[in-house]
Amino acid sequence: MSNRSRVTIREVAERVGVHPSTVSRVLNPVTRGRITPEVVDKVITVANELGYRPNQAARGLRTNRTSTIGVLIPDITNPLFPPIIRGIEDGLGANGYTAILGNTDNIVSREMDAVATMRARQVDGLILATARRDDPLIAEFLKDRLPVVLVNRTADADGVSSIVNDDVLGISLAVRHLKELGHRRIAHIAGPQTLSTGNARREGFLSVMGAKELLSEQKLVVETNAFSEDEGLRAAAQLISDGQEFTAIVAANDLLALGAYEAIADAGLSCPGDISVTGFNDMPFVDRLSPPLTTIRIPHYELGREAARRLIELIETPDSPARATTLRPELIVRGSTAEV
Amino acid sequence: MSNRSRVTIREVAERVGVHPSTVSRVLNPVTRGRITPEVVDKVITVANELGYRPNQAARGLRTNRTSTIGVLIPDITNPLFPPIIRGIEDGLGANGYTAILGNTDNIVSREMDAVATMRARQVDGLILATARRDDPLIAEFLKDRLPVVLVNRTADADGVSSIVNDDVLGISLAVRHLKELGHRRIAHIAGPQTLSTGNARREGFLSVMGAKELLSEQKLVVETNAFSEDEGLRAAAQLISDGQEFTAIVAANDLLALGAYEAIADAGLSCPGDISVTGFNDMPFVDRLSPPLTTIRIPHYELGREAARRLIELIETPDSPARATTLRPELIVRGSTAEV
DNA sequence: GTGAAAGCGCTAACAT
DNA sequence: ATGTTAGCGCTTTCAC
Repeated sequence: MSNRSRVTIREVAERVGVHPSTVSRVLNPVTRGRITPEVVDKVITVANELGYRPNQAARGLRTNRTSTIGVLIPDITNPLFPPIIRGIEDGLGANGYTAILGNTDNIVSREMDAVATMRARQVDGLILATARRDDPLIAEFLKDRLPVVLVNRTADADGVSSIVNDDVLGISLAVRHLKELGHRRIAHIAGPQTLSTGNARREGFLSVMGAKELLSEQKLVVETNAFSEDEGLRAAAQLISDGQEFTAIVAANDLLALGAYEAIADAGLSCPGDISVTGFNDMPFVDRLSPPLTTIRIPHYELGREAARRLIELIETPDSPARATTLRPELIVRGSTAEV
Repeated sequence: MSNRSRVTIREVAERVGVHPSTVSRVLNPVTRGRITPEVVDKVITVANELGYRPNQAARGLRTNRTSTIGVLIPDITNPLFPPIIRGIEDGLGANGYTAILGNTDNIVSREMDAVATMRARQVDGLILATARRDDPLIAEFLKDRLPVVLVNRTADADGVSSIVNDDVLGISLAVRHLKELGHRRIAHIAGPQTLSTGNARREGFLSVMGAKELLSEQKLVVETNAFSEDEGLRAAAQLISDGQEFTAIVAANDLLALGAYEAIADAGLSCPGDISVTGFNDMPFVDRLSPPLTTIRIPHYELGREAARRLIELIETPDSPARATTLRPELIVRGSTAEV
């Protein structure tokens, strides 16, 4: 037995000459008021002297609350997620909560494992950045009355709170920008339709392009099955080799746009000279590419922080209603878009 | 009281008709052998039926081990750290451990807070990616016999285990590459000397440049006080405006190199035409810059995974000796270096 | 091979 | 305003 965290509430009590529960009351801000100021002082002094540190595990066992929440993300090395996580941690930390993270790689079995671990650790709630539109986990959490907030991606199910970017607005910002530059035939590299982001951006694209153009544009929408550079390359290459006429590509995210850059170069064309390209996310360093990428900036940090706040609200006010919140994205014009 | 994790070992025991301790023994792989196979089967069946989930907090209270470890990093949004964290989590997860993260922003008070939180949560050990060379926390942990492993950065103190990149080798790889290209007057943008990475890379640079050249080169080493783009810009601008003759810059990391890119452009010079530049880290997307950055690749993921393994070893074999491990970096030649 | 009993450190009735 | 008591869910001696 090492001496880390050896000193308990009882030892403090003995040293001060009071009962352990008195010490407990002093240490809890809510109950501190009921104790004589001098006793409060003495307890605090002695606790500090002894290096007392409350044992969260013991407290959690008693109170049935751990102040720990679980966060499921696809992969922390995807540059999209660090700012979201940072936002979550800052939002939680300010309220005494701590996060445990699980990387799922979008693999269902890993997701199950991560959830099992988190529930064994008695998390008070969960934040999911991994939601698929038809995610089965969500129903399970709702049934068990385990507080959940979805972040970044939402799901089709209702009754669940979510904090996401306004994808439709974001796409319309990109399309309107291109239209102002004179573009008329605009292609879309759509993300996976199983994810709310991929789906909403595609729907947004179709809707903002307008009914008149819609029919003629349908060949100009290519779906991908992952938000990856490879898939962007494949989709853009297909668009080009199809012989479709278009002067711009709205990609459903930055990685897809990067793939489009490659396809354009491979075809001996230039961006933005021949084809303008827009991305989505404003990942780090896309301002340093050549050409610098015109894209839609999502307030990732704020997304995370809001998700944390919402979850805490849900935990501390169990019957607060589910709400779907969208945050406003912003158009960032750089060098990958030009006049026709 | 919600019904999450309501089912306890006692309920399982009652349903099966055995004593709770029997259920506990079945559920613990080590003691399972002492129980009759049929009883084992029945207990497992009923536990699954009831959706039993062991309560880690209760177990931890009893065993004085939480299988949780704390990870201190400067800032998760710095692209250096996600792969390290991912390596840590993968290394821990394979052994039933879970990480809690703390972002310190290199601010001492935040570091203290994070450590306090983690210790209150009874972490079994700590991984620090935040170590300064003279870090005072390390002595504290050693005194308390709390297992610690340093990752990425090490400290001057001994008696502490660390997993770091071989900085001296990395720098010598960069310098030798430049020498092979014919460069003789090579400048160094050094990182903060309070960090082992900044210090070791600077020492490595001076040593590999050789005694003969050393004297004449001293004006060619500029120190910075942060591994940031701004500091890189400032240092490179100073080098250029000083009127020093040099044909190449070895930057102590990629962000400093990015700053150097800017300074070179600001001065109306070109990279690699007038000045070759090397970085350190091989961050995501530095292959997409113009010019693509020649840099030293650090096996970040492996650093993290090794750190996790080492920590578990330390936790499970308390008297295992401290070891300092270095992993080999690799030169990645791209377009920012050219013949003189 | 299994049951009984105690206790990890804390909090929350309930008492005074 | 403070002490008493019990117990959160689990593991671990100690019996038998």
